[in-house]
Amino acid sequence: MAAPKRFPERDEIAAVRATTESLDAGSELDDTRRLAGRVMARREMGKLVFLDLVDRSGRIQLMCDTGRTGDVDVHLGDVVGVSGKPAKSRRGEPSLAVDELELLSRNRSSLPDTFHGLTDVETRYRKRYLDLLTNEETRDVFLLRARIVSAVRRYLDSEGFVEVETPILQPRYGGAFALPFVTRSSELDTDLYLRIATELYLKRLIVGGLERVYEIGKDFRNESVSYKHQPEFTMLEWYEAYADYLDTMERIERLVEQVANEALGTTRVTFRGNEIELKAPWKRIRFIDALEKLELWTRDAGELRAWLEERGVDTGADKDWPQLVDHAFSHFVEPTLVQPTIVHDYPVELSPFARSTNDDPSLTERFEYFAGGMELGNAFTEINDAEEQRQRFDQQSEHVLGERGDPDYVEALSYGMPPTGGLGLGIDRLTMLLSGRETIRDVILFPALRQG
RNA sequence: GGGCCGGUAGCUCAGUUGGCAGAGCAGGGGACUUUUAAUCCCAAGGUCGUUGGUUCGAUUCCAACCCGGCCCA
Repeated sequence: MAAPKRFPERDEIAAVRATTESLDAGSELDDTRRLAGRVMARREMGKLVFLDLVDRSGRIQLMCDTGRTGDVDVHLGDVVGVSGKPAKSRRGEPSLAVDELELLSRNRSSLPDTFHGLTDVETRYRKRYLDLLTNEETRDVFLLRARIVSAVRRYLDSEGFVEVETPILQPRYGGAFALPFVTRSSELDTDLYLRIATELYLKRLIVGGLERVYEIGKDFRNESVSYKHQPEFTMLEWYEAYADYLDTMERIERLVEQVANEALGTTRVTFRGNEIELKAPWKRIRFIDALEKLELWTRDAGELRAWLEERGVDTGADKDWPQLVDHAFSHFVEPTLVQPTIVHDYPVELSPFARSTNDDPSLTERFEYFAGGMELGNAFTEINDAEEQRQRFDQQSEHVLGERGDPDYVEALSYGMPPTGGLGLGIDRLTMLLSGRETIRDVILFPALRQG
């Protein structure tokens, strides 16, 4: 007979488990409940069979008296639906005393070791379903990630932001420095790039009068893979008309604090062995001061290169001052930013989309924010003057990965964009921080790997 | 891209100073009505990452390559 196609009126295992709390060992409630899930352990005692049933909410023991249920033709890994009475075994284990057991789906493969779980890192990534099946911690991480993303949306929605979707396939890539993936549209007969950022499209929407917009989506960067980099990753970007980078600093502090509280129930997390307090306000430091403290601030490329080499840094790949100063910052400052820290007022050379500060045209109203020694995101008071934006594109370092400007974007700005504060937040890295997972591959369901 | 480490049964792992490849769990058969990684008995399960080389003989030694991890760039 074919297996049932549905199993209605199902309770969650955690809820049924809770109803057994007050029971004495060896007793049983007169209340029929229905559960479904996967059988993750089987202990057979002749005519009495114990199964462990797992669903998304938890685990419970099934007591199958074959006098009540008939033969228990169930293998490890089978998906079953049962009805029975909440009970406690003689040893006091919360259980369901099963009256009826239905096989919903047969497991035809051997389950990974249910005691150790699946531990082989490569297999965990390649066959994530087995990782989820056997490792409760893995399920917890991805359920947490889902709560994080929905808490981010809830915050922005409640603040009047509009969620939008902009192109992933773009005729020009921009909004960041990165090597893109290239693809081709046969119908349009044109090369297209997978976006490296949503920035330039979202700001067109600010020009269009949407005032507060955000997008949560995948960006693609054809670059190195590491514990904090994946070629495909999830980014939040928001743009807020009539706000500047100071407003944006306050907003990101509030967002992270609120998301942590809603998704995790606390703002204290442990990451790479450090206790981190995410509650607002965060530490703030100027970019220059951060480097000056380490005696690494200079505008002279030769001098900076010499200082870095003295400290054992290989600057061979750094072709000009912007690359050197970026190297200095990411090598010596970033790893020390364990508690949440806003670093602000970046040199104009590193910041093609940020407006200058009022008192120093060589600096911009830009900040990056860090926690756990890791950059979480980047934000600025957006350039809203078309002519200024055109000049910035022209001044951009010739060594930077990225296109030389975007005339269509400049044209959009020429129609006038309100003063705007914009921000990007790496959702994967935020999830790493809140889950305590130390590698980005552990918070991405199917991380990119070579073909096996 | 460089350095180090790893890849043996479906899973978790052992092992071979070069001589027919091992365990536990899972899967198959059987016993058992209160188990908790249940227990017990029986049978089965392998391209030892791949390709070459050395050797009478290679999973083991050597080389190249593939895949992964950690560190560095």
